[in-house]
Amino acid sequence: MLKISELSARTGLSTHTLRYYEKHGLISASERSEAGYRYYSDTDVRRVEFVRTARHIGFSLNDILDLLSIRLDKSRHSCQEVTDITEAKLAEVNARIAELQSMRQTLQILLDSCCGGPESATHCSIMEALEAEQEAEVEKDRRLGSDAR
Amino acid sequence: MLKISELSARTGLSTHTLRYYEKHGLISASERSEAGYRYYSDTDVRRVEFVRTARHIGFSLNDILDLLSIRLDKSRHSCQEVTDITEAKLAEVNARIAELQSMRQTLQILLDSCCGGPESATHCSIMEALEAEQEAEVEKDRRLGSDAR
DNA sequence: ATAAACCTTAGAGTCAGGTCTAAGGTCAAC
DNA sequence: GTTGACCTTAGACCTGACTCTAAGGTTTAT
Ligand SMILES: [Zn+2]
Ligand SMILES: [Zn+2]
Ligand SMILES: [Zn+2]
Ligand SMILES: [Zn+2]
Repeated sequence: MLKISELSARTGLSTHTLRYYEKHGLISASERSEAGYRYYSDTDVRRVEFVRTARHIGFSLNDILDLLSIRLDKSRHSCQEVTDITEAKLAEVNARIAELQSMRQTLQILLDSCCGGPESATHCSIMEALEAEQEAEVEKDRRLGSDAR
Repeated sequence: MLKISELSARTGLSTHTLRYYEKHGLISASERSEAGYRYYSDTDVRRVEFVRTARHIGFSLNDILDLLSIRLDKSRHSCQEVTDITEAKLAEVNARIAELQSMRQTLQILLDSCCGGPESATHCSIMEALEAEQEAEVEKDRRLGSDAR
């Protein structure tokens, strides 16, 4: 049986975070001392490590709640339920990557258009692009060949 | 001179957001009626549109504060200051993309390993990977050939 | 003159995932 | 038998960018 600070040392999660996870139903300590001290069994520890691993991969705490309820009784759940959660996460990640790649493209075009030199920004094409209505997007489309889409 | 709801209609930013931007020093109305109603001049409108365009590209409100102070007196600022901000943003975006791509890779490996079928999750390799200490990462490294890095 | 549609402010709430504090109780070692 | 390290709780605070509410004041059209 580990005390919370020992579990913290072992998992790398702060005691604050462990209590936070408990409050949100992700983990628990199977025993408490008379004074209320949390004591974690091996089973508790494995659950915490499951949460930490899932969190590290990028699952949200809500995703992890779903995964944990499957974990609690695997025989009553299917592989498909697991892949559904995983695929939903992958779709989120892909959507976010696409947004960021669009941002990157725009930023790169802006950088390519600016001299970046030490002289006055009165002629700066980045500033001009930000002034102009949707100009950056238009320029981006032109460069990428929007009609090839 | 536009009233706030007219500016809202024109820019697509809510009146709440416009007031929020004002409170944070991004924009302002150059006139107020006796009762305190905001009235926006063409110059004000262009500033709001600048903010909206920069926001749309992905700059944070703090980035935009910096860009606005350059915009206010371009002759006292250089192209380099502008590219510094833009490059910093690009670096942030690239870092975030790298994180997400790592997540994507892990999720894809998990999905590849699981049958995704309707039978019991007792044998589910995704669940196993989440149970096992760092196993997913190890598997990922193996597949990608970590020694080739 | 009155109703609808607008405007004002300060301040609270939202999301996620923590992070920290205050005020106090407990336990081990010396 | 007391120091110091640990533990407990409820609840406040943080980031960022909004979003909304309450309670009231103004404008415009009829
Ligand atoms: Zn230049
Ligand atoms: Zn420039
Ligand atoms: Zn299966
Ligand atoms: Zn499976």
